[in-house]
Amino acid sequence: MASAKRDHLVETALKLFGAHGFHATGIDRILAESGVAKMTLYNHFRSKDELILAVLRRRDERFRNWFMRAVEGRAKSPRARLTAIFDVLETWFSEREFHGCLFINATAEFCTESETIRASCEEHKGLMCGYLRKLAAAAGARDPQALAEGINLLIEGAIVTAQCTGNAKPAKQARRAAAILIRDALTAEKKSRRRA
Amino acid sequence: MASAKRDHLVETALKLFGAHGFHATGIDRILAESGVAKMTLYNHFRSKDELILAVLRRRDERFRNWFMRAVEGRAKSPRARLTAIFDVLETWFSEREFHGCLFINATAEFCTESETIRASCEEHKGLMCGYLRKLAAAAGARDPQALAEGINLLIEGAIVTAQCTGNAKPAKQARRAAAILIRDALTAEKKSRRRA
DNA sequence: CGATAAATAGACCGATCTGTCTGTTCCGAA
DNA sequence: TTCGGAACAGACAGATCGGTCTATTTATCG
Repeated sequence: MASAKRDHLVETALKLFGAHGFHATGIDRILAESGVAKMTLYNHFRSKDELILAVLRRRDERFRNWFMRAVEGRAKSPRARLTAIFDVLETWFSEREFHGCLFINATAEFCTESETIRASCEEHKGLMCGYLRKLAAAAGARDPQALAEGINLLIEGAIVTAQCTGNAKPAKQARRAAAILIRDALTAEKKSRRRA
Repeated sequence: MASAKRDHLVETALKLFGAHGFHATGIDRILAESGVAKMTLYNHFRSKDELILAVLRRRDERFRNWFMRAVEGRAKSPRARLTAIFDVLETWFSEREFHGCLFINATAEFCTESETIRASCEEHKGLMCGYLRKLAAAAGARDPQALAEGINLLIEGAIVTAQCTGNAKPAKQARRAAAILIRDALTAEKKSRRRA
């Protein structure tokens, strides 16, 4: 099932889809780059769309794994980990091969066209947000869900802004904003929020 | 110069590029939908890329205009306007024809391929952020630049999350987070931020 | 060794892509 | 009324798209 050829195809497609987009990357280019025969591809995948789904599945698994390990390697306490998230983002944005979030890009290209691809993107985002909620709860946030949602929006915003401007500064901007949200969510006064 | 045919082409392309993406929308489809002859298109635009640039220019102008008017129509004080931003976003996300931010989508498809298109997207984002900075300064924020950046990230994050999940809730999430940032930025204590 | 499955190269298909070209029609202004 | 520019329809070019098919080679394993 997990053929080496299949693996290599997914890996090559992952790189090319990320760098050039999905529609702009033809099957022939993936085959040329990977050195695999066309029939081998269509033996493993029914269509280009199915290859795309396999790529998204692999990316989801790998990215979440890398991200959580990186965050947890940088800080021990849940609260420190919440801000470490943005240091991890900064190193991601600084990679030479950074091309934004593959799921955001896929959503941009397929939101109307392919329901299954859109659902795959939504699932990835949901899993990421779930991790944030876990961290927020462990940190003792007053409203873990709300804090996770706020941090999630900052993350997504930082990703697209970094992609658009081509530099890693949005990670620092997001960290600063996140610090304010975190401090607010962790203040001892559990009663209803102060009106300003 | 501003031919009616040219106008109609840009308008039709704007609609189709937004709904289906740039690569996925062929020239022929734009021509069929607009009822314009091919030679008329290539009389007004050198290439598809040039049409895309014209579409982005029009979208930038129209969107910023609509956005600022909507914000300023909803609230009078600069501070109230900062939060009204997210009510405006919510109505945008709720439109039946909402397909995310055209510039984010263009970045996803052309970031590597076309430097001019990427620059056009960066310019739009810069102008939007400039408007936020103006509002933040007028509201008396301690650090208008920082507040504008934070709000900007929340906006971008809300846009992509709304597009991905297909509902308008991220606008409410972003408003809640923004309220915390705004309150923090407007607190009287001007001295260095409290450690928690 | 021999059998079987997997991978190979590459021709081929019809559709579609961007962009060019021709020849005709329309319409407004001199 | 005549003239000129703009828009028209649509054929056409050359490339590329996703996908199919055949015939051959390679590798694995009893």
